[in-house]
Amino acid sequence: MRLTTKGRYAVTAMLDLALHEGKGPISLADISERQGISLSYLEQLFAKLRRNDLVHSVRGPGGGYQLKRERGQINVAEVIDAVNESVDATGCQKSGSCQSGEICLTHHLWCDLSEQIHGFLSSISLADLVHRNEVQEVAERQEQRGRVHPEHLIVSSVASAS
Amino acid sequence: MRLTTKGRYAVTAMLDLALHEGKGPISLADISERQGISLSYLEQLFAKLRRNDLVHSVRGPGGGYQLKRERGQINVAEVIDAVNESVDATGCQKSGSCQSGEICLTHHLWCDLSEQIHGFLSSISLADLVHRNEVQEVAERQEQRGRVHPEHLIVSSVASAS
DNA sequence: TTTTTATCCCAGTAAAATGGCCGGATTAAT
DNA sequence: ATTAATCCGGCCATTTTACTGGGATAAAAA
Repeated sequence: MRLTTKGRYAVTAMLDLALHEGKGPISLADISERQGISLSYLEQLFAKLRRNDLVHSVRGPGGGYQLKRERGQINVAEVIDAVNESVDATGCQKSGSCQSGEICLTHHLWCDLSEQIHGFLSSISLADLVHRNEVQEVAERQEQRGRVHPEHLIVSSVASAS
Repeated sequence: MRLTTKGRYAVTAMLDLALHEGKGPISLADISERQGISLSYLEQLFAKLRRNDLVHSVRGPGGGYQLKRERGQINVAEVIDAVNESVDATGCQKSGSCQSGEICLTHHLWCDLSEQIHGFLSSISLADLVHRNEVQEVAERQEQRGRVHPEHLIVSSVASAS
């Protein structure tokens, strides 16, 4: 089992989509800027999210991504599963052939742990996260930064002037 | 957060020690054979386990390792922590500086998850595992294999004859 | 006292995963 | 036609994983 930046990025990006639901498609460039995730890495993640029917894409100008289901119907576990190949803690994918074909000493422990983690993460939907106070606060901070400091525009005009 | 073979091996090896408690020091060679883990890899893991005061070593012939505390006083979480640098699911070690010094959108989610996992794993002691039926069954199988098939002895005598 | 059995310790390493860059193709709105 | 976006493939540096090997040290047994 691994829960690294990959899964964390995926959930963060999906939550960003959930926060901006109803505003039409959201581009990866927007998510990249707000969440500080590289654009090309986002592309890879969203390829997997799309294959797993979690998002739906619109190409061309004004395009981007939208949640395929409403945000109450998407839970954190399936987002991580989509990019990570599952939150399984066993080494044998629960097959029980951990030690040269037979079951290892700690097999059941890892099965229990997997169930525990999956139970926890699948009980939390994107809608649940959206309604959290801390998430709302961080989201507002990110919105303001986007409006008040369009630095990249200034920088690019300066750059073209020099 | 990562739970890979490393942490699984460490817990399996510690459980092996717990199962053979009271029989004097257990050598890593024995554990290696019973649990199918490479000897030199076990050495590395036990160096960390020793540094974290989980085992105590006896050098020389007849030597090996023993649990430093009784098996009811050692839980799974600290074993994994000892070899793995913690079961923390956040990317910022809970410091809250996930996104260029500030808190990221999903910070609290990963904190909650970490707490969930740690709570679960720290509630399970080696003694709890020893008393499980499935563990007892696997342990018996491993004992029998050791007694009935000393293949390595036969093979080495054949090898020296050829 | 020599040999053997074990822990110690350090260095290296192949393979995989991570996190990302780049170039170009395709689609569609302006 | 241009532009803005998704798509798609390959490439790449770095880190981690899981393991090998060599040798030093300690202590029991010969």
